[in-house]
Amino acid sequence: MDHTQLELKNQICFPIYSVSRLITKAYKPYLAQMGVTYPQYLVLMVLWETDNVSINQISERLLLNTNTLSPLLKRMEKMEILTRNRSTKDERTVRIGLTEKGKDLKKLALPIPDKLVKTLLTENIQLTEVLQLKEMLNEWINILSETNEK
Amino acid sequence: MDHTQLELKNQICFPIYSVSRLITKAYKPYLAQMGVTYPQYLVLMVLWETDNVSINQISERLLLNTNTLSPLLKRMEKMEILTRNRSTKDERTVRIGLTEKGKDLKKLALPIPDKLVKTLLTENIQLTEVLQLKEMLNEWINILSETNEK
DNA sequence: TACATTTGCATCGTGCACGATTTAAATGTG
DNA sequence: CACATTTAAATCGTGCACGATGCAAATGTA
Repeated sequence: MDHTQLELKNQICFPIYSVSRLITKAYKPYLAQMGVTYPQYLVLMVLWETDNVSINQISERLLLNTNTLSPLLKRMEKMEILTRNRSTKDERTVRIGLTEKGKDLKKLALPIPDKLVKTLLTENIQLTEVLQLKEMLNEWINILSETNEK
Repeated sequence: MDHTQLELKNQICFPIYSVSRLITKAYKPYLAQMGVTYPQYLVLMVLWETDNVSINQISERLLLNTNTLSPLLKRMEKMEILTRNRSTKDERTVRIGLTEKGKDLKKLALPIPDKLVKTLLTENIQLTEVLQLKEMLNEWINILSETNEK
């Protein structure tokens, strides 16, 4: 029986898993200046686009469950990056809003994407290829977030 | 100033991060039959290729630090998938070897890659594209694992 | 041989991820 | 209105990841 597909070098999932971790690590020095982690940075990107959203809305955009986000948002509240307020209309929902500090962090974040892209683009990897990769990954997100639904 | 690069949809790192998590989730039902997690499955793939290796060697192949692997391997030892033995030649190194149970798990693993690939290949995503993606990711692994070194 | 340095692994603390369960508010239905 | 169902978050337990630190064995060097 053929076992080559079980070899690490023939896997597609392992490189994705490794690159994901390595990218998070590459972000670390930049994010450390802002005092946030990579998942917290993702939350900030959501809020910089649309402030005052429910936890559910953040959950949908980042594909993270509320049991991941709840404690994460509490930590960010403690850091005075954002506020958590029960909605008066619907007492079940919690609205997340940026503080001034949270809004100001955007200035520090602005140069980050460029720096990361500079690291990832080489003479062997062109921007067009990266954009194509993004397309593929987004399609996979659609496929996988459907198949993962119960 | 241009803020579009901070929008989530323009990020390349976020799709990688999401797809990595979603793939791990997609593996879960298959790996559950083997009683292992995705990182444990990666360790098994290393050992199925080369049995009786040091923790360092596993660390190098999976790009995972020993402080991640040590407790993980202890859990796998408790599950009687592998054994941990201090080398007599060099008392510092711990050699990891598969038990019969660990070797047998390979039979259960053989059909898994095919199933995952079937999920990921659609009319919009061809195998050649996936292979190209893998090339790019492997290049990034080289770049990032260097830049991450101190 | 003394002693500094390196190496391989373990331990500790923090922060995700996520399945499972719980709680309370909102909504649907007879 | 009574009551079942749904929904939004929170809580709990387990397992990664990883920076920092610790430690003992091995190695290098005077």
